[in-house]
Amino acid sequence: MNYQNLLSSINVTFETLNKSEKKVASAILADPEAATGSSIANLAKKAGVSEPSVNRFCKRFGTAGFPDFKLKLAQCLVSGVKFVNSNVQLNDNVSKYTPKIFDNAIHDLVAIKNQIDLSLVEKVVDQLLSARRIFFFGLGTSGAVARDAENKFFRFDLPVSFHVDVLTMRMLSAAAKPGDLFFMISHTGRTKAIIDAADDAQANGARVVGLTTPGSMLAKKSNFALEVSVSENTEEYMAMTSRIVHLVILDVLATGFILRKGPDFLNHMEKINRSLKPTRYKNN
Amino acid sequence: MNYQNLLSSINVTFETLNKSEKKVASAILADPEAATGSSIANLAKKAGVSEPSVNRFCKRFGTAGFPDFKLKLAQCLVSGVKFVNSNVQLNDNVSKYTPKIFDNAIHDLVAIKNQIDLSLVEKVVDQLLSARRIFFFGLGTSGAVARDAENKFFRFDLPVSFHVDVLTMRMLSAAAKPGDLFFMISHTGRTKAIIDAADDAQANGARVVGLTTPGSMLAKKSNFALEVSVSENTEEYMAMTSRIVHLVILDVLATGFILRKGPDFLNHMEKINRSLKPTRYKNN
DNA sequence: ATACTTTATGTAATTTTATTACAGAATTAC
DNA sequence: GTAATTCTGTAATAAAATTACATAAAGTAT
Repeated sequence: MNYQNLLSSINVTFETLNKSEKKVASAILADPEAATGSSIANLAKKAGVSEPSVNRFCKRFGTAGFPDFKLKLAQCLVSGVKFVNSNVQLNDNVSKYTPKIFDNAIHDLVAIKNQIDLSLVEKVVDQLLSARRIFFFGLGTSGAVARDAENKFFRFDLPVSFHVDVLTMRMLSAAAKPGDLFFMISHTGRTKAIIDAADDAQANGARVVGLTTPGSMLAKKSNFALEVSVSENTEEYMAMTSRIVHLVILDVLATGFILRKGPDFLNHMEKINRSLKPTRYKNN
Repeated sequence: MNYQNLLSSINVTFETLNKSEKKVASAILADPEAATGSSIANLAKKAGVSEPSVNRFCKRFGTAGFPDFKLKLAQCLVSGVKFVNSNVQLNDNVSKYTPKIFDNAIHDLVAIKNQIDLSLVEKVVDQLLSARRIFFFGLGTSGAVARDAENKFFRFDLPVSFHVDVLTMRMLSAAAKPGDLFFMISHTGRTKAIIDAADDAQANGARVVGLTTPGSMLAKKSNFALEVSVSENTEEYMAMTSRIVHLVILDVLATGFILRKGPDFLNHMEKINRSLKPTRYKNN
């Protein structure tokens, strides 16, 4: 139980709590901001329970005690998830839905930042460094992510391409060779074309990195699965925060790549940046 | 002095602090996370000062006392601004650069969330709703953003396209008509092809929305300028957080669009979502 | 239904933590 | 060099949180 979702946790587990814990939960949910500022005695009084009950409540939610609980509660308030339901409602106006959309993105970034497996990141960077060729595959929303990835990695002086065409994907994965790296991006991790390509590529000795939901089919089929769990209700409207997190993870990988290449590599990067100058008007 | 910048405040005012306050500041800056978890006695010991000195330090920074200080410090850590300089350093390892990249994105999202002009958002949604056609233009990194935007807006049952080809951009803007909406995405706001297209489109009576840096050439030339100021050192390496913020803003606009269309429109969205089913393997 | 077990909750003591009041030291101004 | 001011620590006090324990409530088995 991590502190990102402390408030959500309280809400979700509410029914499983016992009488006095429910009182405490209600008091906190009624005004979380206030709770972060009050003493245990105060909150106990407000909830109508004893101080140890509040303390026990805090420990039940995986915190060291009341002060620690307040701290984590305060943090979870900043990251935006004020209430369990920060989903957009049909009758929201601009001042309601705008912060909600931002909050969702912020919340998921904070969550993933704390969950991400650093040693896995390192391993994927290794793979990127040692790959003979890199292919980014994605469809739909993830197609835009794949394109963005290519836009980043082509600067790194190695053969990179992105593909959004399922026929091309089939052909490339059929022709995969050891040393090739197939970087598959799929939020659902169930997109047939992507899974099939992952199978083929791997059968031909290439390595597969999957950027996807935890435990998805793609995650299972990948040599390296970057598993990203976002809070969005995937099916409704359209995916939003998953691709944001995916992009940031690609930034992390790109950064890791550059740093491992060392300072000399920056000259190369600089050369590429300089090339853009003539495409821009000068400042005012 | 607000809590978003507590750490920055400490850093900025460091030189104006007196001897023992400096010691406390150093101890906190050395490991802010740790500071949020320790007692006043602990921190005092670590800083080599007395407990009241720590307490006075806290009050000097506008907090009620040590516990309140810890709370605000913890909050400011979440929102990402760990250090004044949370830029990646050449000798950073994976556990250093990974959170930094995330923090930068989070920090900028929080900042823009609080700065964004809601009435402007509403106006742009109006434009999207009344447009006869919508074109998303972007190059390089913003090309990926434009692609993502198209991927979202094509669901809305109106003629939308994205373009990353400067010749096509010229032709389309030359052929622009009243009722057309040109949505220009450019972080620098100085990309010639984009500026020229904005000029042409506007000359032909089309409306131009610019998603760009405050005060940029594109901002000035747009009918509606969504101005986004991000903290990244644009020129180094490659743009990262600007495109993240741009994507979230497009999510906001798309959401605004859907909500204005009303509940019936959800059936249309649902139809589109359903169409994807056959492209996916079923869950396990 | 009653006795037994388990779980839940509060009281009171203890411990930890933070704050205040004050005094002595250091610094500055004259 | 003395007085005023500012800084900083010690020790006392106050506040807050936690623990240990006892009682009460709920659940279970006979």
